[in-house]
Amino acid sequence: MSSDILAGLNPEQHRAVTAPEESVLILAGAGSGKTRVLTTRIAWLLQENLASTSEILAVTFTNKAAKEMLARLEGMLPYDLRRMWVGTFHGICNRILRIHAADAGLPKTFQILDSGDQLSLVKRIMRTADLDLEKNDPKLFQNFINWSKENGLRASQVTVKDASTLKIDVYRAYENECQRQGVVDFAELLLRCYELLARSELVRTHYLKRFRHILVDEFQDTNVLQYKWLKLLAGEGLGADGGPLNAVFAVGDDDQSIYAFRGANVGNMSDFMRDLHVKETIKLEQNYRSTKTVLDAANAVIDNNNGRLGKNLWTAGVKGEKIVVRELADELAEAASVVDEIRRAERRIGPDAQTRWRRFAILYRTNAQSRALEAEFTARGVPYRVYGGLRFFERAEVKDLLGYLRMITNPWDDTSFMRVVNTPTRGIGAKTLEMLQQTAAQNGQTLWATMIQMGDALPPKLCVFRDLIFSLRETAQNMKLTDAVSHVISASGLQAFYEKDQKTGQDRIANMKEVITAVDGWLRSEQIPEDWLAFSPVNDEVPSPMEGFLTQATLEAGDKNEGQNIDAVQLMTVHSAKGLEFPWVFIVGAEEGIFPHFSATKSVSEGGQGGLAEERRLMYVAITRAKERLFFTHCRARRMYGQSFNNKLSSFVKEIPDALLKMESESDDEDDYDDGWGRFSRGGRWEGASGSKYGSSGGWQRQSSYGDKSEGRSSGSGSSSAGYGARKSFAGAGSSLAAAQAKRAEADSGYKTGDAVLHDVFGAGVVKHIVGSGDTTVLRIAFSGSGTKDLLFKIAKAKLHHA
DNA sequence: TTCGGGAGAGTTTTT
DNA sequence: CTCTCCCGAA
Repeated sequence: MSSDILAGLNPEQHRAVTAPEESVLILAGAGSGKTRVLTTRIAWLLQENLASTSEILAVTFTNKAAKEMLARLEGMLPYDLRRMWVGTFHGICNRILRIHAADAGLPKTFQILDSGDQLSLVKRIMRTADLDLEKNDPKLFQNFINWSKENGLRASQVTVKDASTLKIDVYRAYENECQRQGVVDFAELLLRCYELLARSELVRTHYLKRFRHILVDEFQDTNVLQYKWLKLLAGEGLGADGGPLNAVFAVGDDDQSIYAFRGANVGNMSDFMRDLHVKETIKLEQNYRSTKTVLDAANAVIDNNNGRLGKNLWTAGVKGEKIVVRELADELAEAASVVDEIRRAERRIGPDAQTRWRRFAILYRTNAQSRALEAEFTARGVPYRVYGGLRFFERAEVKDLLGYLRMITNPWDDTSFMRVVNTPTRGIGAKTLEMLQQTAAQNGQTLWATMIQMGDALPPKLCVFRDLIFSLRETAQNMKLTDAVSHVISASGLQAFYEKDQKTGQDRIANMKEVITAVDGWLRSEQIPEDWLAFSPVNDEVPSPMEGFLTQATLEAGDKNEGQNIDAVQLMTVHSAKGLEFPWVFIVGAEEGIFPHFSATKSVSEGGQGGLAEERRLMYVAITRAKERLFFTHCRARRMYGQSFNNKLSSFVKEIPDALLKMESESDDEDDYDDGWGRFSRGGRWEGASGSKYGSSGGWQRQSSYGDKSEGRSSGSGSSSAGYGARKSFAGAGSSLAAAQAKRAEADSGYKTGDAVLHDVFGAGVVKHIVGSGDTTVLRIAFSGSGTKDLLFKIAKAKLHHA
């Protein structure tokens, strides 16, 4: 019976999965089957009847990880898993707080502030207190508040030693204000839940009895508060021999701790062993992902860190090819060389439809580095996808809509009030609002409450707003939620407001409509936990779908994984690459000052443990993403912030044994290769197929500016930002051929070099170059007002006209 | 209310 | 170099 789920596990994995029902620490190296062990452990507990589904709590950091775990379990077991709690720390805490809102001192309609909302609230409080926001950076105050909460400290508990009295005062005012408005920030979810469990024996006992098995993923990323919360749920000291009552199965890798900068405390791993009486730690050291060469490199680098728990990855796999370290002239040549390498490899591998481009990943230390790469990918017609950026529920128009929905649920939420009171514009200016805010501050009331109390004294324009909210509330109450949202989109005036916007209006309205789809999805999946019914038998106490949806929108903020399946080269920061793997990995900017980042190398006092060790772990994460091939690139000169830097090769690369490396610099690069797209020459310069079109003189890539992103990328409602550059279809070199191709491109587009044009967005301009053909024609246009841009004709044509 | 200029900053990121 | 933020003018 259990044999099938245990089949194929190596001895250590088997030992971890079938460990006794006590607290264990699993040290799981990169690519050692961590997620598999975690899910199989749960499956095993259920199959062996050691636990029922309701006795299991599985905690992760990201929604993605939670979803993956649940999906895998559903594939493994024929059980109904609805009684099992699988979620993020924040999601689980939210769930508990919703069930016990009254006990936790929260209104049942409490709303969650995201980081942006939190910052605006902090700013508003600081302005009310007449603080100079120039001298006092609100972001620092926000960080201080979050730092305090993540360390379990209320304003009353922070000592002057930790912060200025000013900061503590603002923190206190912020606490009061959140309480008055019935809103909580992310850190508050955890702190409030922790305090609830600590204070209320009734609540604590319920969950202590319930969750006999707690499983934690990425344990090395837990902060102080999360760890305290876990210990409380584990029933630290309540079990036999002073051990915990419940069993905590913690999986982590100290070498992959890369979030100390946001409060993660690796020390939790050793504290855990002591506090929860862990008898043994199980190390998963067999790597199933990378070649021996890649693994040896990773081990060599991480070996330079002190105070590791100790672990050495090994593989039974092949040795694999050497790691290429390539020196380039500058970041443009770097981008060109990467794209070039990818094109050649892609050609060798052949057009395997599914993973033709997806097998390649480019990892960088900072987001700014994606620029040159994106320009090159666009110009070369290679499909790519950049991770990161705005998520769906963070878009302005979506937040506007959510603001109205939140006003319906909880009108005392000042942040939402301020967001929508004059969006769309209804003539409520700064002066009116200042008056309202002042009155509110004097009376210690929320804006909404103040407005209601003012009655006839309320300025007429605010009356309009007040009545609008009242009417929306009333109408929404008698409607299905999806209809209510639809109604709000039009009745709020948002639709009309955005319809006036020529450029982005239609996209924005489409995004708002997409919210209706999201609500529909939510209604289908929503379920009320049985704990809710146990504690709140009164029907009235059950959460409204609206609250549930708004909560989910804030906690999940939209799926960044959307579009993950498109076949495109993946561009992302090393941080976002954690947990992923790719056949081919390029680590660009392997330079001293970039990776390791200069800010990590300077001060040791700031990060506590010294920033360099974390940078090294970051490099360890980067290297271990590669399955087959790994490339480092570095530049002799790199332009950043408008200056040129001459960085040395990253010291981390120097920590890799020479035997594993193949060093290449452009002067070594004897045999030029030409794939028909141009060549990578001794000079390190990219020389275009024609020798002039994309030559170093043209600066084709350099000119491709930010503005063309919106043109070049699909602008769907999702958060994925896929880019398909011009896919040129011609091959071969030679200037006469190139000239012929240029002609053909001109014929395809109906424009020719020198034409004066008018673009709906960028205004007047002159066509400078045309390349490609058919769907893949790219026009370079010098706009008089917006600079020079490279536009994919297929997309730009709707907005482009002859002048 | 919106636009434009000027100043300042400029790792990494989930919830 | 570019983006963001804030302030002042139309």
